[in-house]
Amino acid sequence: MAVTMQQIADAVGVSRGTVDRALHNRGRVNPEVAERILQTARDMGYKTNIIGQALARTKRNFRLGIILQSVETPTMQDVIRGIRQAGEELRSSGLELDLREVQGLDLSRVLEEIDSLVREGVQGIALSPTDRPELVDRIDRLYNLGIPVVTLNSDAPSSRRLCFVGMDNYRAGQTASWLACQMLPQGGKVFIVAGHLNNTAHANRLSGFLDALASERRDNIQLLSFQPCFGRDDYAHEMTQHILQDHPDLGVIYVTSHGQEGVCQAISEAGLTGQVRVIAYDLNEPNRQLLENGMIQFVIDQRAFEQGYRPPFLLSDYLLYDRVPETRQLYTDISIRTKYNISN
Amino acid sequence: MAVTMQQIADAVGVSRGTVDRALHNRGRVNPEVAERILQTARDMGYKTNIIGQALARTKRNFRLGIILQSVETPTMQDVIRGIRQAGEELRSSGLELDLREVQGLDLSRVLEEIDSLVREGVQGIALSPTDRPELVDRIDRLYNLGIPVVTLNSDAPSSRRLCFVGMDNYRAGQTASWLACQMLPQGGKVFIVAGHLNNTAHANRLSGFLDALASERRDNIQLLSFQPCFGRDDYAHEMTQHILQDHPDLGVIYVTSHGQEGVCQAISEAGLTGQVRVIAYDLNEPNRQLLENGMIQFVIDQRAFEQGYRPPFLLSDYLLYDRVPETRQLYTDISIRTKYNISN
DNA sequence: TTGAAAGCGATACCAC
DNA sequence: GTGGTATCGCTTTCAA
Repeated sequence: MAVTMQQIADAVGVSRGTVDRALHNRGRVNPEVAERILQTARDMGYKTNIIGQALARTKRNFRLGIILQSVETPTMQDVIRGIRQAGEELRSSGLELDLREVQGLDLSRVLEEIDSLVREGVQGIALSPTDRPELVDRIDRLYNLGIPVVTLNSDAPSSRRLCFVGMDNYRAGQTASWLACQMLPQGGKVFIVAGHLNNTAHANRLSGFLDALASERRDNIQLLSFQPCFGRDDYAHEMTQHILQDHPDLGVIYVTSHGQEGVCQAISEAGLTGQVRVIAYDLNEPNRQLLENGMIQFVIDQRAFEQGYRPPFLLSDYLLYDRVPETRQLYTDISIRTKYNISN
Repeated sequence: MAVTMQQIADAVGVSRGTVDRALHNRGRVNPEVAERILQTARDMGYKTNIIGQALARTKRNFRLGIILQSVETPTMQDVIRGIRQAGEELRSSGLELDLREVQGLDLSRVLEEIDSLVREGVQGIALSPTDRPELVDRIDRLYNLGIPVVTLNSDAPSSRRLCFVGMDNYRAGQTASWLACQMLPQGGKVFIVAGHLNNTAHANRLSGFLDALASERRDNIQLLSFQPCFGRDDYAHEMTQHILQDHPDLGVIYVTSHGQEGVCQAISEAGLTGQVRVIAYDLNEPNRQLLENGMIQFVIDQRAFEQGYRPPFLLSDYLLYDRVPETRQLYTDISIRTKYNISN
């Protein structure tokens, strides 16, 4: 059996209480005694028993608030599943989660929910923000109140958030670029269907793609001019129809956010399935189908479940055990899915 | 706060001991009372507090044995890291891990270590087996002794093991095939560098590849005749040299196990880097380098760390909480790595 | 068949 | 500064 605090106490000839205070330097202990305790703890190879610690700390009772935007999207539904899972697992530790779901992007709703959660006395908040000054301000105010904030899925990097959990969209874009390059050994034409241009995530997926293409020096790959489709399948459909008319020899279409269903439909209608190949984002149900049917060749997934699952744990680690995340951005895996490795 | 056994006891008017026995049907409780307890537990929404449970169960003390073969390989080193990590985390639960490292494949050593562990009284064993009758027999004998066995990395499917943690090599082969197909839109030549033909894992990576190629009906892809390289880089090097002489227009080389360093060297010497592209297995240090240098285009990783990390938890769940894994094979993620998404 | 009580390991409060 | 003790939720043993 592992070493306990009691054993250290016995060895040094003090009480557990003193050992506890020394080990966690809570003060109120004679420096010499503390030194002796620390030394014997090291000698005996003491490591805190996290289960005992966890149990003792359930006495403190915590409430965490979570605010999600765009909950109507499949991705956010996966995030929610992750949150619920975390909620169940953390209930044992005396944590309670309060989830607020916001349809679409709605800054004022988010601000309201923050205030509401604070009024109800939550000790930590996780949210999917937009990087707007008002929200950044509010996060900083929460920081001053001693309420840690974790951003998820999207970030507010200029704020005093504890950390961010989500995809490194720039690297995801680079990865997509690599896939496109590998798909076009003899070169060819690439069409990009962009999302909202003012959305940071989509913009990063785009610039990562372009930068990697440039640094791979693939000048036999031709980029066709592109417009954003604003995540709308009907726009994407129409854009693709036109592009296919002008360029029936198109090689790859890169969809930086939504719109892949419209794209695939247009390809299918033109009888070019498998010929014109598609790289898209997020392994959700519709995309699973499109992968299996051979309409999409690669999906880059951002691990939405994990984006919901981790933040509550980060907050509880911070609040219960004073543990700060190692990095201020915890990037989820950039996971490449094909029809043959769909499941995780 | 969540409902506790004490609260149920108070509500029903019995003691916690009785509630405990009823909830976990340990017997020795009046059926009617038991029924009443179960009912109120449901009504009050009781869920067992795993922390309390875990703490109470640390009184029982368990030892688990782990036997790994081919520990000299980078993959197994990752497995070992996973095991050590699990060991640290489980020490709190009163679990102790006893790791036995075997160089190369050595059936008799494995059998010896099993016996040695049993003599020393371990309650569960994890091992990387070869599917040989003697070992299968031994695993079945352990089963009869009530000692659960988890296989990892490689499997012994015909044995009475509790479950297997590792890659679905057939699907990994299919995935590799898909990558090769996507890399050769106009068709081209594929050369396969196989490992040991009598190794199930390698054989499955091969047949998955061939089957997927067939089912994708890519008859413009030509498979060159191949020999095994037995995981030796010098053989792989020579084979590749010859193939490149005969087929300078070679498109893709698929390396089913080791040998990729020899392959890459030959490609590099022929000045065909990036021209002749490589799909290989396992994200270890050498392969990371080769990815970054553009010598290998895709690595399919089997999550070796996880293969070490999970089995001790599976055994402890089984022994401490009577939880049986949902499936008899827990396949690790088939993870596709490129130079741009190397880190997990 | 049931209850009471002693742990598991750590924390925190209250006396001294 | 320090020790004693109640407590967290559950398991397990021992009497009754």
